[in-house]
Amino acid sequence: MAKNLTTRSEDYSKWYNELVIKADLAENSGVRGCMVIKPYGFAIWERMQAELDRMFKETGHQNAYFPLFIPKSYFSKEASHVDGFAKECAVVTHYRLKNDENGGIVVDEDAKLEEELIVRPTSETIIWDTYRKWIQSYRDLPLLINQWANVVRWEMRTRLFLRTAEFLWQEGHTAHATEKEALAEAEQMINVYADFAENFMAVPVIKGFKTESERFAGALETYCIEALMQDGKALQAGTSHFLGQNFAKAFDVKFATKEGKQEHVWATSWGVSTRLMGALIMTHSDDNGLVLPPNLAPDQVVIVPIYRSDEQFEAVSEVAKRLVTELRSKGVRVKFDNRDTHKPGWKFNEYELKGVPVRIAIGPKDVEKGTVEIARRDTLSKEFIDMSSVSEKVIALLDEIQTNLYTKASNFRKENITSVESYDEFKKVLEDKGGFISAHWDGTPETEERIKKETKATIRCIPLDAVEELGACVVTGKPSQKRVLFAKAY
RNA sequence: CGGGGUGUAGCGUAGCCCGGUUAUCGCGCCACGUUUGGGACGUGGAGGCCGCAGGUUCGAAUCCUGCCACCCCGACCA
Repeated sequence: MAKNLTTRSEDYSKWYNELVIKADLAENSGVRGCMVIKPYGFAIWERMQAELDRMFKETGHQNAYFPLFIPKSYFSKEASHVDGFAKECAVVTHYRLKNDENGGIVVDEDAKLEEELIVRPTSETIIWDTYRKWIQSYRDLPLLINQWANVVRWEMRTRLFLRTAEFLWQEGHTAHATEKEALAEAEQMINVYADFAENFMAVPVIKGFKTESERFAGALETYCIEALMQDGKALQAGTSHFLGQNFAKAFDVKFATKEGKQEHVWATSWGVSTRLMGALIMTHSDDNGLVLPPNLAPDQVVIVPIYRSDEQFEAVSEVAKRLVTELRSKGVRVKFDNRDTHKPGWKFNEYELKGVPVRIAIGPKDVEKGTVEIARRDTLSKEFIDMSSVSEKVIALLDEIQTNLYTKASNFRKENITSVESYDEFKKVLEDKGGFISAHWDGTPETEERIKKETKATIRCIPLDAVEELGACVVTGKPSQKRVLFAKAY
């Protein structure tokens, strides 16, 4: 069989890029650092959106939409926030073009904006400016809003899905009457993300806190979920921030309490992006292409007809269509690929490359014997089963594949979390094995920075479930209460 | 923004060092025929501002200069 991709061991970056492009997910657009998401890739993103949106609504949130452009002055209100984003903002300075003497198009210098507009790198500022108008009383709280949007960050180096100049995401922004409630919200949302990652994407994640230096600009606490990719590098898959009263104070958002006092509200923000697509790809895919977990796959099952004559096609189609109806009635997303422009072998390869979890082939022999051939993407195994038990089998199989993918990824991660007791061991494991390194750290930004400089590894998180354990920092030997997770990261 | 690399048909490429007919090959595309249970085969065909702009030369894909884009490694970051 013709190989679809470079093998992962040859060059992981190249393999990833080829996979994204060949599986028809996305491509470089030719516009600086921006990608085109192709229909198939977008269908997967839409599945993510649908499930996340449902989960947000189940936890009491509503969707809204705020402007793409943010006046520059809004940015000067929260100092640490602007420090975090100033270096990577696209700025709109003019509003008109004109023809020049040579018939070309130039920016009309007369059409300069009085105040520049920033293309949002995130929406905290404009949303908090709006919240000031929306919030007056404790009766207006909590305000639980999510926005699905695109944002732009002028990154130096970009990579399909993982770091593009423009990306799609959702950003939740909530306002609460009390600190406790806001903290609970931030924690709730990191749990929602973890639930989504593990149960829909079949991507095991570690929930934790970011260290001060890795925290979101303007946040008092950043919760995150960290996943481990097949090349041993970590990927931050989602974050949820407790913002304290920083934004409320910067944008003067106050409410009247029951007692009639004026107080600043407490805030959170949380987001996941198209980066999740990168996590999905790098967690499950193999050298035959993408592998999609059934809960997320736009098509869970594809039916490929096999035939020579028109009569055979008719006979096979009839069986296939009945099966489609039956599976759909049971909530299975199924596609019957009746194109006569491609041959079965070609289709088999295409759906393998695209990661469709279950493939059913029906040919004349099957029609005769009352069977179908059923193949699963995760193990690449095939079997013939009786027509009468197909839908039952498919439903069980989808469940099994979902579980299998999670288990596989989870075992891989388990094998790649290494506890180390010394800095030498730390460096050796990082070099030879990669993955997460669980180690004691003295809690200082200086040590964190030193490790980053010397090894390229960063503290991915302080796990929420870290056990209290007295130890000594691997670098300085100073006392430490618990282990943190280090890794090289995307 | 620093260091390295690459730009030749939709994709992948040969040719470049050492300038010289009509720019090589594979995949894909189109037509016809035979095929169709793991990317079919045959025959014929279409498709190129050789990244862009200058320069050197009788002559440039090839040499020189500038620019642009992309990739990899840093710094920055979801």
